[in-house]
Amino acid sequence: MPPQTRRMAFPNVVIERDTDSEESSSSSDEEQDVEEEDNNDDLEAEEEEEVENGDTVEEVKVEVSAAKKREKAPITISLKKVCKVCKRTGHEAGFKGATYIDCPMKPCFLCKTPGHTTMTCPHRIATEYGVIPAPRRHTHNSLDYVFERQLRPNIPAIKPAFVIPDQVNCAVIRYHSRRVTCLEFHPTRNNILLSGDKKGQLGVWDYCKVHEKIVYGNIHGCILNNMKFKPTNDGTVYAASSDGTISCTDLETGISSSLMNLNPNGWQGPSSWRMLYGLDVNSEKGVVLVADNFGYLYLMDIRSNSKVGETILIHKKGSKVVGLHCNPVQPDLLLSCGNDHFARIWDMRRLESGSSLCSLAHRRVVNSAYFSPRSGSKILTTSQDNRLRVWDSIFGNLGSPSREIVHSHDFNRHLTPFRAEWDPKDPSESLVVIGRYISENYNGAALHPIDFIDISTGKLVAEVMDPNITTISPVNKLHPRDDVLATGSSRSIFIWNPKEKSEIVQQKDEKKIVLCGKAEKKLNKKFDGESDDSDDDIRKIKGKITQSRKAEPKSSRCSLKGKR
DNA sequence: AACCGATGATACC
DNA sequence: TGGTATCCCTCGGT
Repeated sequence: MPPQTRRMAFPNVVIERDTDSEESSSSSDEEQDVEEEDNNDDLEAEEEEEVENGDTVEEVKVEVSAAKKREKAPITISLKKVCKVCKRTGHEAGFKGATYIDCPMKPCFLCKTPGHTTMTCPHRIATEYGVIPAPRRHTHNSLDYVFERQLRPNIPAIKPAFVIPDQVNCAVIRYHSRRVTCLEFHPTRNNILLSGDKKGQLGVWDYCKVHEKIVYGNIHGCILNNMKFKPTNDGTVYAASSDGTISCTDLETGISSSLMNLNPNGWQGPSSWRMLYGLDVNSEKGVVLVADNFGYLYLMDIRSNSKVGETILIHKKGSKVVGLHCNPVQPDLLLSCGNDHFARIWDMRRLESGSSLCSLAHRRVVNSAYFSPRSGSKILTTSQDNRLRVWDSIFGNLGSPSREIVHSHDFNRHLTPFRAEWDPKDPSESLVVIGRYISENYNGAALHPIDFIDISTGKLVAEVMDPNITTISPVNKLHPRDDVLATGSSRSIFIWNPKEKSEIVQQKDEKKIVLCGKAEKKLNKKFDGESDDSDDDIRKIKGKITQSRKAEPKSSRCSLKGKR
């Protein structure tokens, strides 16, 4: 039966929109509605669905009058504004301009505690509030003291001033065709940045010669999860991918060989397809370590490209091992983390299932776990429970973290998981960078800053943002020697310098923003005839980008006492 | 401007 | 233990 015929026979429908004045007692109405809907016949139910499809923001309620049994009786439909999160009336969640209003019925989006929203969250207002102080327990044994004495001289007592790269110096907009998943600075060539993406492509970019950028597309079939340079040849990089292979790529030629393929028989269904996530290189032992989505660790010999030892279950069977990190000082120590909510410390000399030296419990998935870059004696983890965890000494009591720092870095399946990264230049091993999930209203623009946190206190040292970065920046890396921050935000890559330095660079050749692929074509089309938009005419293009934005803060900012 | 879709962790059965 | 509904400040496309 065609719908028109049905509608013809249907009683008159009166649509009633509620005004801004909200009815406070809607619960009794709702109950009534439900009862009545239950009594409705099929036709009425279908009609309701049709109207709902036409407007998803406003919930449709069908109120049938007492005389509804007669087919031609009038029906009143009221379109009441409901919260898109909890579907209740009386409030609305979502953006009001550039400010996001949380649903009050849900736990706080930042700290996950019920009873308040992000707006009133104590962790947002006082940035140190979420820090749980380190319990001062003394459970060292004599061996610990020996180790600690060896390591302690590396850590100066006085913290130097932090240098924050807070100005975008250059960028490639839409560098990748899918979102960026990882970044890696070249270990010796200062201006070379490597980037991996969700498609499995590998970018090589000389950000001082902004236009010298390459994307190698034939290395992996899907997500490039982690990469690391070969210690004996810094023109070569290893990468672990969800296609189940480890690649070894020459950066000059892009020629890649496969060290390992966990899916030699191709796709046999999701229950058997193995993906590689965690990857690190242990140069002392000459092995590449990788871990898969079923909880297993694999070791490959660098020289022979052959597998070393047995495959070892290091996390809960069937769970993803997302991170591996070798201790920079003690080559025998390995740190792993994964979806079983644990980070684990292992002794490389005795790698067996269940033989971890320590299991660090988390409340949610652990996105990353890193030893500190200089002494290797601290541990920093990023967990999906919106908390950074710090263990001040691996030789101390590891039963509970020294500090938990509440920070917005929620999991979202459409985003690369956030990972807090150490500043390798900070001798005090306390400066850490991590992107922020929740936005802040900056002069009418909702921007997601990148946070610098002092993990020894939990303080937010700086939040940096740029009006050209409107997307969340989950991937960040600090340069091993220079005061440079690299950011992967969606498909774009940004290079930041400290303000003073940026200005010197920019005086010479202005801020360089390069557009790639469709972004470039689109912009050229939009402003066709105005100029030829050659690659060198970056300033004009940049101007056009900012012109085409609705709301725009005046310049990129770095505030020292922002909210988190 | 309003959809659409991709597709990860998790709670619950 | 496995299948599925739900989560719901994404992003880029049409």
